Amino acid sequence: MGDPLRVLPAGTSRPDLKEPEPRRALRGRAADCYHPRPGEHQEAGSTGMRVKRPTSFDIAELAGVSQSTVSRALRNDAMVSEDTRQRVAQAARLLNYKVDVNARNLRSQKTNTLALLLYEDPVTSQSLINPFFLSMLSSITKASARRGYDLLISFQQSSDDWSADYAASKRADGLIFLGYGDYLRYVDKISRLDEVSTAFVTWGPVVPGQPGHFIGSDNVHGAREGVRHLIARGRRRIAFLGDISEHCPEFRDRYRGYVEALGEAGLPVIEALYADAAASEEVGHQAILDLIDREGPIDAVFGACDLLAIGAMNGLRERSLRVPEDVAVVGFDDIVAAPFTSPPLTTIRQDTAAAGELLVENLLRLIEGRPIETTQIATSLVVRGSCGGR
Amino acid sequence: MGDPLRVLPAGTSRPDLKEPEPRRALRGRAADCYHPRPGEHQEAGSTGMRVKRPTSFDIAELAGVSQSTVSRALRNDAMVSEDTRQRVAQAARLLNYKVDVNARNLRSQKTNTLALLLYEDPVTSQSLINPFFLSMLSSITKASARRGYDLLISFQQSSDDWSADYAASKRADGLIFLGYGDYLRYVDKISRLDEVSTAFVTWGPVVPGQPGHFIGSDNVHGAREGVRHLIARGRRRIAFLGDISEHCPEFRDRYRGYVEALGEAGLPVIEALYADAAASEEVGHQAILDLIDREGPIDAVFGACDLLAIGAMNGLRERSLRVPEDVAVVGFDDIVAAPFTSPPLTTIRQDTAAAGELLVENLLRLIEGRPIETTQIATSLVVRGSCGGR
DNA sequence: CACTAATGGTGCAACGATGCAATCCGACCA
DNA sequence: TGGTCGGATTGCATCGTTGCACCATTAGTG
Repeated sequence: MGDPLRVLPAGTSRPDLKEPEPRRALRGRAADCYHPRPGEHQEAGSTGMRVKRPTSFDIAELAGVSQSTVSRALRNDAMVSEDTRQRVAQAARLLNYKVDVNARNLRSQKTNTLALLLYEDPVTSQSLINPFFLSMLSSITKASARRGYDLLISFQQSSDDWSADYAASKRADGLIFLGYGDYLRYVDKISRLDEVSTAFVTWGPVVPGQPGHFIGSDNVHGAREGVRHLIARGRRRIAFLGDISEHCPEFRDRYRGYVEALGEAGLPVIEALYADAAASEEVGHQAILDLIDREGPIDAVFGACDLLAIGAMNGLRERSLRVPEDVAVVGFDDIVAAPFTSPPLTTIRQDTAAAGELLVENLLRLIEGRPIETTQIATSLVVRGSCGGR
Repeated sequence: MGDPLRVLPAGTSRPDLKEPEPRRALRGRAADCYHPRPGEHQEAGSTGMRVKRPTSFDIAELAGVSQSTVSRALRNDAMVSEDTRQRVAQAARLLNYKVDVNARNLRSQKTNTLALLLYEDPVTSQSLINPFFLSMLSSITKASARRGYDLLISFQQSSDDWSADYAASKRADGLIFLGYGDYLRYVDKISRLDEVSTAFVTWGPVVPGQPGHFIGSDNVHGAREGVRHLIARGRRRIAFLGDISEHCPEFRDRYRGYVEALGEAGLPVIEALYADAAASEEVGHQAILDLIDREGPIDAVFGACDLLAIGAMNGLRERSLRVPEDVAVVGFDDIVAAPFTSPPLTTIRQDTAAAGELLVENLLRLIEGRPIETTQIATSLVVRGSCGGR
């Protein structure tokens, strides 16, 4: 292999020999890039003949540099002169070159992808009925896009068990868990995840004694503020709608806020004014009917989420109770529809944009080994018509 | 580095050296699988020391077969004896082996991933305000999961231009376009896509003269049925709410259905009863107020989507008009909230489950080069309270 | 003027699977 | 007994990048 070099006379001819196909020896295929290779299957898919995609070799050849340099130039690595970078960029544009992410991922052991795992409500088997999650989904998508990460989305059926596989098979660099529903099973999976030492974050309140990084709104504070507002407007018999079982720790925290606000004001917590209710309009509707029929008049409702509050408003209307004159209503979330109910819904707003941002930010911190700083999102009271003015 | 070999006497010791680790020569790393390699960075991420993942080599060694056989066994390829398959499966389980999808994708030139591209409303810069799309998203996710495909999701900002890159960089095998909004720009992108010969499907009515595979509901038929229903209930002055510009060909088709139904019944199409309205509750609300104030009494509203119909109902209530006694209302979509409005909304149901299924099915057909058969989803009238009973 | 240092670039070996040609091994048949 | 047939398996090249060790050139320094 060293032979030709040794045989040649010292001077002129060496550069000549190399000139015509300097890089061919490397892999012996740089040249046949624009027409399909002879032996290969020339057509694939429905579209008939498909031209071979250019690789970094082709760019290298066209730009007159080595393939490694192409790689570094396109990734804006250091150690490439501006001139070369330009030439490479232009060659890439010319051939319409796009890196093969699979090759890149394989080599770099990084996917630049996050996986969003959405838990499905085991009862309704509907996921994301709650528009709140839609907001979250949207903001998470944007947050990860902004950081140059792709987002894989997966609705987890409660039966399957492959949440960890996304990371294990190197499909994603990190995982985001999102969803109400079967919280316990979900926590169970998370703990298994931890064994695999996979980066992940979870939307929801901290579950004590569980591993993992929880990020959520300040539910206690938010609910307290909402109930305070009702009390300040003179309401005394305030119903609470929402499932506060262990399945739904967020609602549980909101109930704590409700209790605290009552306590502050020296009002009793009347057990009977609590109604267990899963997060849906329908359930809220029914729950408030039952509660009224059972317990008699109330003058306010605090819904653990907007859907429940909206359902309650519909139920109240059915009993010819006026909102807010007879019964004031406050919700939680500030879903997109909240301003458009009639009357418009007063609610505790969760800042989904900030939440998505923080989930992604913290996940990336975990991935990169940087420390996490914030884990809580502030809520804010949004006063509209349903709570009895201003 | 070669030194030790050269120093050895010729005879006995060399074969000895080779025997104990027959596969080591192949890549020289099968053995050091369970502890991190000496020179390598032993910790990554926040979790500290990370153990090297097992590869198919390790499985091969443990199962006593070749690496190729492992691959075939795990993919349930033919030509593997049941016995070997078992051994391999067990070895894989034992080492907690997971294929590296990047390696697989690179080699097989297939990603087993679909990309869902959602268009963002350029006006509100909110995506997916409409719960209808949420339903679609959910069903698409499920449909692709059912077929073993992952789903990459991306909200396309109207400014960027990289829709095609998902396929071009081999991130996804096919593309699904979904979204209202900037339909024209979107079609423009699609045509560019076609040049790249990428498999893709689009949710929406066929745009004549445009390439691509459009899949959608039978909007004309659905709307016609809805309006017929109103006419059959004695309504005559029926308003139409919805933007029928070229941006929104779906609404345009629904308007056609509206016109046809009126025509069938010998009723005039009163231009003034049409109100241009983008798909949102707020807009529907305002539009109906304007229309009533301008044109006087009407006895029915056909909303081009449920959000518009719901907005209209709220507006009517504001003017103290009763639904359905004074004004009957029919929507289009059957979003999750439709049964819970008051009164419950009569609407034309789009079968999102079937739609998601068909989008994915047809996309896979394109990818695999099989012919497409169906492209339309049937709609159905769902009668509830808002249209004046049964 | 030999000497580092810094800069820009090259060449090769991974990364971890899959596809294909080659081989091996009974069994079956003449 | 030799031939051949087909199922099961092996070996190796390959996919298109990136990381790393190394080289060449120029500038700066004692």
